[in-house]
Amino acid sequence: MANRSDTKTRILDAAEKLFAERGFSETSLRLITSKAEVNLASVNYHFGSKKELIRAVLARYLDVFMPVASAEIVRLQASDKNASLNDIFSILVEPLLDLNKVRAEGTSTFLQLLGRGYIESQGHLRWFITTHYGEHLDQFVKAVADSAPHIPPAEMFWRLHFTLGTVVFTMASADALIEIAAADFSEHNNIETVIRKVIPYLSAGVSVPVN
Amino acid sequence: MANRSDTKTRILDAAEKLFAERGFSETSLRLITSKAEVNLASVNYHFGSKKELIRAVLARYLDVFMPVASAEIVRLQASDKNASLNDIFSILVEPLLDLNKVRAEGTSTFLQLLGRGYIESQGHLRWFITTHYGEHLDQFVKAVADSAPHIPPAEMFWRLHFTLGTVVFTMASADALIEIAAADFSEHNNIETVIRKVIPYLSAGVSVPVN
DNA sequence: CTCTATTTTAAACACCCGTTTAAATTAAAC
DNA sequence: GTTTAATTTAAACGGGTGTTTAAAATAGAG
Repeated sequence: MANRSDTKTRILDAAEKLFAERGFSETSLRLITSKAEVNLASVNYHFGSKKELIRAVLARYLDVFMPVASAEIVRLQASDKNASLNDIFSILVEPLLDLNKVRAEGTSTFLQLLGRGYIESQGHLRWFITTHYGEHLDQFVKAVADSAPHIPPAEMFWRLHFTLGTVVFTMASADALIEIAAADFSEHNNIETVIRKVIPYLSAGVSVPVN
Repeated sequence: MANRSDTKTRILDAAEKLFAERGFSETSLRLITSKAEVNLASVNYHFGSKKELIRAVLARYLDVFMPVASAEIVRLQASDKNASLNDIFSILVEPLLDLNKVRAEGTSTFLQLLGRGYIESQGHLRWFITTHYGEHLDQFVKAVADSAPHIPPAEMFWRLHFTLGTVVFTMASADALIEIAAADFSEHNNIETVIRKVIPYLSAGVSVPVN
């Protein structure tokens, strides 16, 4: 067996950067392989298809993030039965920032990929995420619902999707927004400060009494 | 001069439907012209390019919506100097729903197009909207800021973008969400009920006190 | 009716895409 | 060192894209 990891990793590293920056369908395999300095055909050799490469890029982050986030929520619920929405959202910040230890710019890249993933390609990515990480997602949804018991389940469904939209859109365009905020308000943000800004916004929206 | 309007309108009608459903880059000119039952080359003849067609599709709605929405906000601010955020967001509902009088499914189509527009094609659409409708947008931003004077401008910048994300993402995937809500909660929504659900969420998030 | 300008049409152009093939190369096993 | 398996490579395949061209058809003006 030859040195399998190197080419594969080079492809994943180049792909995740380009996918996060430009989106999946706007990033061609030829661009990825030229940045990675590997042959075009090696993507299909190692991953089978572009779709599977996309899934592999996301899985590399989700496999790290999801179990940690899940464990943190379990821990929070065990230690504080009346955890607030702010507490629940906030407990995800550290696992998110820890992705910077996995790879440089890991947090920002992961969140942007997640945004792109939900915005583009209705089919296979949603399916991939819900079937592979559904239990973790359910647990998160349940934790949020328990923290806002005055919101009926159907209303909570909508509010969680509003929340998803806020996060996904903000993260997908975070780089541009951070630049504009710096130019217009001399306010120098990074992904962490943006995450900390969005949490109160989300908590307030999710928990606002219905009528 | 020949019957110029028919082909042009057929293209716009087919294009806006397909763009709203599938996004801009996922919709080919060949698909549009076959649905519109016109020749492929007529798009370039009447609009110049695909980009200009996209702008024309959006302009047809924005030209109706923006002046009306603007006038309503002026009217509200004149009649009630202490209009709440809910009031401001709510005053946009009627102009939005009036788009159903312009064309069938007008409201839903317009909002989905707006969502697609902000998600895709970073460059030309943002530029087009801000340069052509910038005054109306500024007025709206100012009205919101006046209604939440306790939020500093830089913070308001971020919250308005969170809001944009919520709206854009929700509207771009509204059809799918309405279906899921019907299946999972036997709750039968349409674009109007979704708009009315999202407004309190947005108002709460935008006005929540910082720290 | 005739002439001119506008519009429609079929065809081709030039380019980019993901994927496949088969040969060349490299690494591992014996 | 030879054989076998894994990997890399260059090239081509088949298909889709937006756009352009030049001829045909249509409509309006004199």
